[in-house]
Amino acid sequence: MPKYDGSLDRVFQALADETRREMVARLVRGPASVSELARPLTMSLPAVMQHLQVLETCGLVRSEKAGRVRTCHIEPDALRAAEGWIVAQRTAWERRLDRLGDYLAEQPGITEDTEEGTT
Amino acid sequence: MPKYDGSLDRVFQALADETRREMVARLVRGPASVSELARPLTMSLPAVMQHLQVLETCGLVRSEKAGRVRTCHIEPDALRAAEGWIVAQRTAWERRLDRLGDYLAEQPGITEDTEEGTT
DNA sequence: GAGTTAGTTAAGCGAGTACTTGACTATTGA
DNA sequence: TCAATAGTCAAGTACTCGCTTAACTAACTC
Repeated sequence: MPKYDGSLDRVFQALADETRREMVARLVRGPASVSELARPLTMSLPAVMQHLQVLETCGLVRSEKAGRVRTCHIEPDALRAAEGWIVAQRTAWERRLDRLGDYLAEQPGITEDTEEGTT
Repeated sequence: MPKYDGSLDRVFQALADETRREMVARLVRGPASVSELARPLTMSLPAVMQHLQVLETCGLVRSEKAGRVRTCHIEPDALRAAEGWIVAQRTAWERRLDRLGDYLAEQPGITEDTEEGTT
């Protein structure tokens, strides 16, 4: 049982929190310890730890402990997975728009978004 | 630091649910009525309505009612906002990797990921 | 070896989610 | 006009989230 999960559910859920987005925005500029991550945040250390745990569980962040300090890095693959899903949807939508445009161009006098509707 | 407004919270939160992702994946291929959206799903209609409401609140979906049927469309801007945030992070990370690569190339004999650490 | 620093664990709490069922309102078509 | 269709509203429930405080452990520092 690996600690990360990588499911899109969890990745998006992780990104749905401003604090956690700030944490990844910080880690994207380089590794940081837990207290470095906590410093700009207005909450208790245990709260930060919990956010960190969410980020680790979904695979966005990895960390290891050396001595008494735990150093955290981002793990860009999880980010790419989320990006990939969104891009797939957006491009599907754009392709459809193109097809619709082509179709309308062939139909003189039509301006409205006349839709099909799959039933 | 919170450069992007709070609606990113809502968009990511909306995408953090498989059912809702299926709904946007369906709408990306063209408009659909509420019951069309509900048909492949294994839950009650009111539940689907609640998901739809989440999608509308965060701006991912728009809908209007004609007669007794409500037709839903995706609204790609919200999708692009989420994509934009992720892309910004990923590219920041890649830029940093490049700089690190350049730096290491100038330091003969270094192979390890020797980090700074913003203490 | 005493105190400080860095992190961890556990319990608890209020708010929010993801559903459900049941009752109800329009619209449409025979 | 009446029944079926399409959607809506309200309330209830079980579960999860984001946070807190308090108590604790494991390095380092002096």
